[in-house]
Amino acid sequence: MSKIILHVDLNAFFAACEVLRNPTLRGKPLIVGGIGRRGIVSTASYEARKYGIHSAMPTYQAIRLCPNLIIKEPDFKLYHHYSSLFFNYLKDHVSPILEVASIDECYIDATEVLRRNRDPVTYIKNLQQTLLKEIGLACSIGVGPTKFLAKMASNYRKPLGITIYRRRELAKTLWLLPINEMYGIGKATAPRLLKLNINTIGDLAKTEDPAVKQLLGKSYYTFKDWANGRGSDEVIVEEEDPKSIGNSSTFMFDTDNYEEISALFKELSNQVSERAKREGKVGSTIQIVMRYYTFENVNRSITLNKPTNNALTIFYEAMKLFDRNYKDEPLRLLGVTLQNLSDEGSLVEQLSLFDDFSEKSKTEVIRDLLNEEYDSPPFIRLSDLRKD
DNA sequence: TCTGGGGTCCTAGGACCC
DNA sequence: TCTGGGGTCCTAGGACCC
Repeated sequence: MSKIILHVDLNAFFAACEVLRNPTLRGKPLIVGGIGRRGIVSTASYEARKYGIHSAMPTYQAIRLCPNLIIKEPDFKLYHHYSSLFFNYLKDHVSPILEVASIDECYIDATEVLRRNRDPVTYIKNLQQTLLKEIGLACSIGVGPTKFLAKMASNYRKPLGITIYRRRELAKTLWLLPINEMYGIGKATAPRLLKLNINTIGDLAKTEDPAVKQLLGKSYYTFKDWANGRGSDEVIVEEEDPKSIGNSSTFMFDTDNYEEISALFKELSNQVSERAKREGKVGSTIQIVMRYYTFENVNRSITLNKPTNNALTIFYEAMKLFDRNYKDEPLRLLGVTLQNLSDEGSLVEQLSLFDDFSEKSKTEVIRDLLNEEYDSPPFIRLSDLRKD
């Protein structure tokens, strides 16, 4: 028996939150995004979209399109607040079988509610209207037998759309869409599929071309399943447990200045450390990313013997990675990420080493543990970290 | 004045172990 | 009489999504 999955997607969410905080913004062209010279649009209100403004567009371009554009810098505390209200409302009023997909979208297994409802479409329309009235947020709702179909359906009509994708109707609905609109197919893969004569989702659903299989690798089967209505229908209720914690920042102007670069690494390391501590996480791998002025990205990482969330340890390792790998060219962006996360509490378990049959004395074990950790690293002078 | 910042997942090669 | 075949971990790069 098929399930009934809903995908609920908030429309222009960040902009909508700004309007809720300040109702005088309603009906005006508004964006949430960076204000600096390298800022980009994160979310545009529907009024701003009429000017041709869209997300990922440089802010200065948006202003050129609409000189009286209102610009707000992102406030994630505000967005998380409304996001929680939204999820909790759905858990309480539709079903607790809810999977958070991102800050502004989720899947719900609504099989039960809708099966015993005589008029499911009206139920969903009412849900949409109630969310708008009670919380003040507009959403699009997609309905389908799998998560993929529900996701594609919610995307079909915005804002305030309701779309249903039924398996038996795919040939005259989903399959007609261009291949670049398929979830999981981005700007690198779409052109390559077009070259192989895969122009629509239907083409992909039906193809047996080995060249397509070669191009998509393991994902070939996943995508074909999705397109044929055979994808996953498991809505996974779980606490979000981050797999990595990272911060990155773009310089106002590209730079090769060592003081500027190390100062940013220091700041990023502090941010990562603070977030990891707040989440109660430690990580054993420290990764840096260097984006050069050419947009070339270089990642370097190191795995330590012992996980950490100590700011100085992260900074020290980040600088070592940088020194070993930097080619003396202007940088655009730097990033620091902590990976291979585990719970901070599990650090304590390492003390159970004492209970084991170690031939080392306790003092030796303790000494080794201390040596592996940089919790009191050597004092670092910038000059010590320089290559020459 | 082109192009943010937060992530996840996949691939592929090499080291290392048995 | 050239050098098997796994499994796992680490590292680097890239695609994709919101």
